[in-house]
Amino acid sequence: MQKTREQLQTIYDLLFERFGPQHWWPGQTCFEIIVGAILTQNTNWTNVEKAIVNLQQAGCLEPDKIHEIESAELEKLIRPAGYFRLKTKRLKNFMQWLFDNYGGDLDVLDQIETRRLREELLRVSGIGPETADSILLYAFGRPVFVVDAYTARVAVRHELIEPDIDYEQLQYLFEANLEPDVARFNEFHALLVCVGKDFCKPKPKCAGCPLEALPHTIPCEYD
DNA sequence: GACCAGGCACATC
DNA sequence: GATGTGCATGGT
Repeated sequence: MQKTREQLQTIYDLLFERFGPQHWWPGQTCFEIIVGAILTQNTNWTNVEKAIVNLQQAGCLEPDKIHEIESAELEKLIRPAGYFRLKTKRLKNFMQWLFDNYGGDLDVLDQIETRRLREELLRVSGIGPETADSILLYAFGRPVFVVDAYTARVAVRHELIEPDIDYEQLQYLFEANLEPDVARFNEFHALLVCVGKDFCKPKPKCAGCPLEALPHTIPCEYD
């Protein structure tokens, strides 16, 4: 266990040294972060940004606007983010839940205890573990570690976990070995996305990777 | 043209 | 319970 803590610390230090502070989440308001978390599912962030700009320009970046807008209109606005029919349903599902239970007021959500809020978010169709945890950490500042495909790749490649681990186990690896520090969780996840974008892809590119010197088992096609 | 992107729900075995 | 598939745009 002590070794795992040291490995995580080393990974964090190397990534921070290379990439610096990431200032996540790239969104202005709590609501914008929630919308972004849904729109970025399996989607490049640059595409999400286009959709968010469309929503801003249409004056739709507020819960009641998304709740009331026609689905066909919402589809047009978020089209650049891909899966636009699916994500329109997911945004509508979230708003339905928010208005049915909390009067559309995000400040009320902020009063809910973290574990219960997570369970409630997961009951909304279209919000899975990663989206729920992104909302908890980045929109509501709760000490929840967000894991994603990049996190899994880095952890597997550097022998922290077995390949067939599930989401909750991977999350536990980080939460059990790090202090529950919101700022640190924020930065660590963002840094893992950084190294994932540049190096820890399905076809890994390890040459020049800040983690290249650490033990890793997966062969790198471009080395 | 192929591959990839900050998942998730649902069908099928 | 594990595995496969649909969802869609845009950048490299």
